[in-house]
Amino acid sequence: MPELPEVETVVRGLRGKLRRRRLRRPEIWRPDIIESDPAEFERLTAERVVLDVARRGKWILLHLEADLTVLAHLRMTGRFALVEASAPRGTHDHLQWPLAGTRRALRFADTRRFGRFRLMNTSQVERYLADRGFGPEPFEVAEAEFARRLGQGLRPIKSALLDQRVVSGIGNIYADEILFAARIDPRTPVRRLGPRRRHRVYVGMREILRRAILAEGTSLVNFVSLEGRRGAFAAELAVFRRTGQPCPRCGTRVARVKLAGRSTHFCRRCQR
DNA sequence: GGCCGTGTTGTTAA
DNA sequence: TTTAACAACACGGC
Repeated sequence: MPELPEVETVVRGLRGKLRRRRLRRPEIWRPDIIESDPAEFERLTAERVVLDVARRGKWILLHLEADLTVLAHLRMTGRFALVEASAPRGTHDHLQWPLAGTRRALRFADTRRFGRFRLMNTSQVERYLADRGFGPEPFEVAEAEFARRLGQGLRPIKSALLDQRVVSGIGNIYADEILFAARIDPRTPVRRLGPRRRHRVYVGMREILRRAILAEGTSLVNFVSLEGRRGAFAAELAVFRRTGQPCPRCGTRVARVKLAGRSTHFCRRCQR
């Protein structure tokens, strides 16, 4: 569920609540969600001050003292909340850090348990991501670079947008919305996209993501911000999960197909 | 009760 | 090299 706009919403919430606060020793109820050594994770994050909270694609970065950074990925159903540290552990609560000087704790819950944590030196984060081919931020990449990174292959443009090595942060919802904004059929092989249509994808990407961040993301089933608010972008969706409903531009019924194993929504008339 | 689908990503196979 | 399939897991809906 959480893509770049939802993660950005969470990060902004966390930044306001955590910056300059000290984490107590974490209570790790499900060590298997920690990809680095859990014992070390527990020991090294204990009693550290949070310097800042940042985002890279869909990754959340908790920058701590002593050149330490916690990388957190929500995957599909992960969520953070600030709760009373003594509140009973829910079925899907997997870890928490009590906060020094308060009764509260930063708690992580995840029904499907796909979410992951990892601790590393702050100075190694960019290297770690780069080694995995992680692409640039949509708001930082230059247009020419973006157009080049889409490549010349046969794969559909939607698959390229979902590929975090092209740009980081786009998932199924925003890929569909971006291609509607760009008026391009999601099945179009990238090699058939010339400069004009690549330009439209670039503009659409920035426009949709900007508006979605402004709306604090999209909530269809799960997503809530740190304050428990649902994202308002659900009301602005043009095609996603609107199969059979009229296209906002021309009134044609929104079509749904399977692409790269994912539900894909588009207007057959507006998107070519 | 069983099957299908779900917004992510890493690994494996083709 | 590139891309498709699948697994990780839990739940709701039919």
